Order: sequence, then structure tokens, then C-alpha cells
Amino acid sequence: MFSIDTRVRIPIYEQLYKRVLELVVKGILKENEQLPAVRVLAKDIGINPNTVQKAYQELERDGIIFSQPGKGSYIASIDTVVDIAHKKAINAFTDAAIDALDSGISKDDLHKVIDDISLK
Amino acid sequence: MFSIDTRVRIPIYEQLYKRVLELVVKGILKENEQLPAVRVLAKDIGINPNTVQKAYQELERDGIIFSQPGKGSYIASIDTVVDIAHKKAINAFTDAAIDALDSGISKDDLHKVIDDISLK
Amino acid sequence: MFSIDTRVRIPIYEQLYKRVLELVVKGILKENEQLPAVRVLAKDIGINPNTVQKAYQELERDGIIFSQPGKGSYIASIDTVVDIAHKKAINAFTDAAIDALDSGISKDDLHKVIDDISLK
Amino acid sequence: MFSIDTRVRIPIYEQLYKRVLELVVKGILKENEQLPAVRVLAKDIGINPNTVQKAYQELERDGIIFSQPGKGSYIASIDTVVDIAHKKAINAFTDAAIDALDSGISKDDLHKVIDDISLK
DNA sequence: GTGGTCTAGACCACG
DNA sequence: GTGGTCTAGACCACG
Repeated sequence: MFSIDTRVRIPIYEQLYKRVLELVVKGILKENEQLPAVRVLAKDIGINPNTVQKAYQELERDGIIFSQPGKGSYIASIDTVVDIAHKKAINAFTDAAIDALDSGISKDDLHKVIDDISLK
Repeated sequence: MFSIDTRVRIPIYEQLYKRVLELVVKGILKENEQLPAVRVLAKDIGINPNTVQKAYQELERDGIIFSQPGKGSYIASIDTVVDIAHKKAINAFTDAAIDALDSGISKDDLHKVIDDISLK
Repeated sequence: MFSIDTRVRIPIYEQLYKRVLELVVKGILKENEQLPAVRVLAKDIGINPNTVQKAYQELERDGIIFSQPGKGSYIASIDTVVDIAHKKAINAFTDAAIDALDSGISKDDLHKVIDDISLK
Repeated sequence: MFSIDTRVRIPIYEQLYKRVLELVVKGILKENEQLPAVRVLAKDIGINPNTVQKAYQELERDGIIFSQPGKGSYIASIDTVVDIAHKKAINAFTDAAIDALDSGISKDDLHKVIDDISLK
């Protein structure tokens, strides 16, 4: 569920950050649901607790989760999370689209790319 | 012409790589045109020669430029370069689009984003 | 009446401590009035009895309440309590004011902030 | 210059954060000025490099400094920094003032406290 | 040399 | 048991 990929060059804590966002957007993690404890998750996926904590802390400062010292970490308002996820995705998409247009690809071609994506 | 931005988190050699591609796609760098010598360019834009070297090496590895030992580095076939640039842009764009759709944004919204981009 | 907020980063026992002070200052808790028993209050507001115990201990240590073993805990002399509350508030206020002046904010601006506060 | 106090219960990285803000506000650190390298500062004040890095990273995400991996860390726009420092100070001051008024202290008394503060 | 990531392991406050 | 802080120390990419 929280699997990360150590082969890839994306920092582990960043993969974890994105994974939480994804799980919320897909409705697998619900509002106020408790996340695994830092040490538990670290053990589960075989990484250091400090790395999990770094991910959790970034999630917290972005308003995606909230942590209660001594109690645990919980998913914040789903609306906020979905909003953040969409903004991040739209920004990345817009940048890539500008780059593509900038390199001479036509808008038509980009429209086609989108239509050709089949989601599993 | 080869200006780079050290404030940004993207490695300088990568910025330089992209800039060469961009200059070719825009027709500013022509086929077989010679690139500035490593040390000259490094001095011009105030960066380490090793960094320019690395950018040139990656450009050569990807068939975008070719080097003649003792003479200099030159832009390879424009068609090849444009092809590579397009492939890279399409790949990045596709990835961003999948991510966006994955996060629940509709294809319609993505189409709109593309149509709303006004290129300068 | 003794409601606390677990979402906030302030320790629960500290919130409880402040709340008692507040209730006394506002005249809701009277001199010699008995406080709820530790276990009762803990159950009422859904927190750990140890936490209530800690708050009560600190309140007693500071002379705000007094405990009669086997009987219960009671509000000490109102004058004393109000005095303590004022001292704490003035100290915190003075520290914040020094910090503000220290950071270059003018005394005039601080005076304005005070005048602009409308109490509900 | 960057001295921290280990006796106090405020986290070291937080003390360091505040100290940088203070040095900028007082004009001791100038715009674009380079901060000591993480490892150098850590050695200087006798703490772990990770702790210094945590302070620097928080400073960066708040727009107070900017770090260039491989180059160093620098003070961001002074205006931004002063703005942030003032906002933090005003917020803390306002909270303390509300608390004080709430506990029954008069506005007049608060005005007097401010006038009585003599800055060194 | 510089910042960034990660591990291993310790201790603390709070509940 | 839980998150938060901190140390010691390693390795990496970039320049």
C-alpha cells in the first residue's frame, strides 16, 4: 500500500509524500483516518523511521495530514488534499504542455495524446 | 544566448542541454554550426568548465551534437535533433497528463488547459 | 466547560491549566469551589486521567488550587489566582512586545494593535 | 554570532531559525549574503550538521534564505525577510495582548507596559 | 567544498 | 506507544 521504489532516483520521502496524496485522491485513505505510526511504516517498507518522518512532516506543513505528538498522524480535510493534488498536477501538466508547444509540437498533437491515453 | 539560472534547482548542465535543444528547434542554431569551445562558453556565462563539458558530453551521447577531437563541437542533423526534442517533450507531456488524469482531473479540463495556453 | 482541543499543538494538561485560570478570572469558578474529580473530568472530556492529574498538580504547585487528600481539589483564594493569571499574562505580553520592538516594529504600531482589538 | 542556548527547551534548529531572522532584521546579514556552510556552522557552534540543515531547510521553505546545492545558502530578499519577521512578531504580540485583555488586564495597563520597555 | 538524502540509534514529552 | 529532536556518520550529485 505504501510501497516505494528504491531503484528510482526520486527521494524516498518524496515518493511517500506522493503516495499518500494518491491514496487520498483515490478514496483509499479517508478523512481523519490514522496513518501508520512512523516506526511501524518504516519497519513495514524497510526504511529508516527518520525518512518516514520527513515525509510526514512535509505532508503536515502542506496541510495534507496533521500529526498529534503522542497520538498519531491523520489525514486532513479531503477537500484540501484533493485541491492540493489537483493544483500540483495541473501545474506540472501546464509546464509540460508549454514546453511541448515551445518545442514546436502542435496543440492538435497534444489533444491527440490526451485522447489516446487509456486509463486502467 | 546560453544564459542559465543558478537560482533554480535544475542542474546547470541540464539547463545547458535543454537550451541547446531549444536553440536548434527555434532555428537559431543551424545544422553543422559550431558550438562555442568549452572554456570559452564557461567563461562567458561564468560557470565551471567541467559543467559545460558534462552538458556537451550528454548532448553528444544523445546524438544532438558531434565532436571532432581538437576541432570543436557541432550541431548534428537538424531533423535528428528536432526529433529528439519532440520525443522528450511528448514523453514528459504524456507523463504529466497521466498523472493529472490519475489524480481525477478530466480529459476535458486538460484540453482546456492546452487551448488556454497563449504562446509569446 | 473544560473543553480542550487535541488538534492544537499545545499539551492537553497545559490547556486544562489555562482553562481553570480563565474560568476563575471570569468568575465562573468561585473561591473554594470544588473541581471535578480527576477520573470524572477525564471521562467527561475524553482524555487520560494522568493528563488531568498533571494539570491539577501544576495548578496546586502554583497555588491556584489546593487539594484535600481523599476529599477533592478546590479553587484557592480568588485574589491569589487572579494575581497569578495577571502576572503570567503580563510576562507573556511583555516578552512578545520586546520581540516585536526588537524586530523593528514601532511602539506606535503596538499601541495601535492594542486599540484595534475588539473583545467579544 | 549564531550562538544558541542548549539549556533552554526551545529546539536548537528553531533558535537558529530565529537568530537568522534577527540578524537580517538588524541589518547584520545583507541581501544575497552567504551564510556559513552547514558543516562549518555546525562545527562552530558545536552541534550536529543535520540540526543546522533542518534550520536552513525551514528558512528556505519560508522564503528567508535560498540554498544552491553545491554552492551554499544565501539570504533572500531583505524585504521578504523583514516582512515575515514583522508578521510573526505582530501575530505573537496580538495573541499575547488578547490573552492579557481576556484575563482582565486593561488596555491602559498594556499601553503602559509598552511605554515602559526601554530597548538596549 | 557544498547541500541533499539516508541510516542507525538515542532520548524526550505527552498520554 | 507516539511523534519530535538530536547525534554520528555515510554516500551522492553538482561544480
